[in-house]
Amino acid sequence: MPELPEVETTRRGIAQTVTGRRIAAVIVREPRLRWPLPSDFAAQLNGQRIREVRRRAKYLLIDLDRGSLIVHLGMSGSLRVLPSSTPILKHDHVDLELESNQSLRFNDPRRFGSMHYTLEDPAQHMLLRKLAPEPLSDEFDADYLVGKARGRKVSIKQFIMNGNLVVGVGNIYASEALFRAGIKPTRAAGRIKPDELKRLVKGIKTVLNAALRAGGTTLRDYVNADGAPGYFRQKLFVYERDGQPCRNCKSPIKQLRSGQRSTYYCPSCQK
DNA sequence: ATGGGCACCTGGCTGC
DNA sequence: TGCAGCCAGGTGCCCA
Repeated sequence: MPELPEVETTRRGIAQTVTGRRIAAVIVREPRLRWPLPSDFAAQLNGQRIREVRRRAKYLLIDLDRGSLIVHLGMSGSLRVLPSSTPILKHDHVDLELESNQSLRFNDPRRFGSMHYTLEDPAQHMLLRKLAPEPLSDEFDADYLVGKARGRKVSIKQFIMNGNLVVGVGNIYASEALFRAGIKPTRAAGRIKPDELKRLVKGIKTVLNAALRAGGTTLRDYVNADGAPGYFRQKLFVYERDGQPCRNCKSPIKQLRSGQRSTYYCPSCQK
């Protein structure tokens, strides 16, 4: 589910209320996440204070007195801050009960999400160490992308969804960024001209920032830390708009399949 | 190294 | 109404 804007919106929402709080209890109802939680998971977190909530790519990093909790929301996960007395619903797999009588509650129907407790710098964790630059950083610019795209035969859409090249861009924002850049998603990455890649870098940054301002995109089940949806769906140009008129030229939006993922584009605006 | 395909899992929708 | 089939914001892993 969540791409960078949704994860960052979640980060901001929970940081506000959990920073500085102590974990009074950890309840694991379902340890079978993408990677099973170890039996001592709860004991390791218990009693620790939450120092900071950060984000790297689509991972939330919850820094504790000792070590950090690395959380991924997968396709259908959400993290909410609720009064501890809030009734448990299906798929509420983990609660971090805070001493403020609030709980940080992890819900994830598909269980593609994950949690890892680590004592090392999260950036050095196996899952994070090879991640590419953040798309909103200055390091991610046209020169960087031109260098990486050289000689690559993968489609430009799969290319920008590869976390070893740039992070945070998932299936929605890949299609949206390519629309903004006027690039057809199926073209080989290595054949895109430098000025087009420059537009793509700009398109990625612009769409992620715009989505962030709207609190992300809710298609089906994404909710932020307060349980509210994101409002960027109304502003999407192509994603899940197949058959509908392009907001720019009125041509019907088309859908195709690329790397087993649905892809949307305007056949007239994107070359 | 690169690219392609599969796997993990639940739930909602479509069409017979 | 029931049920099979397909699809869904991600990403690690295996194979050619």
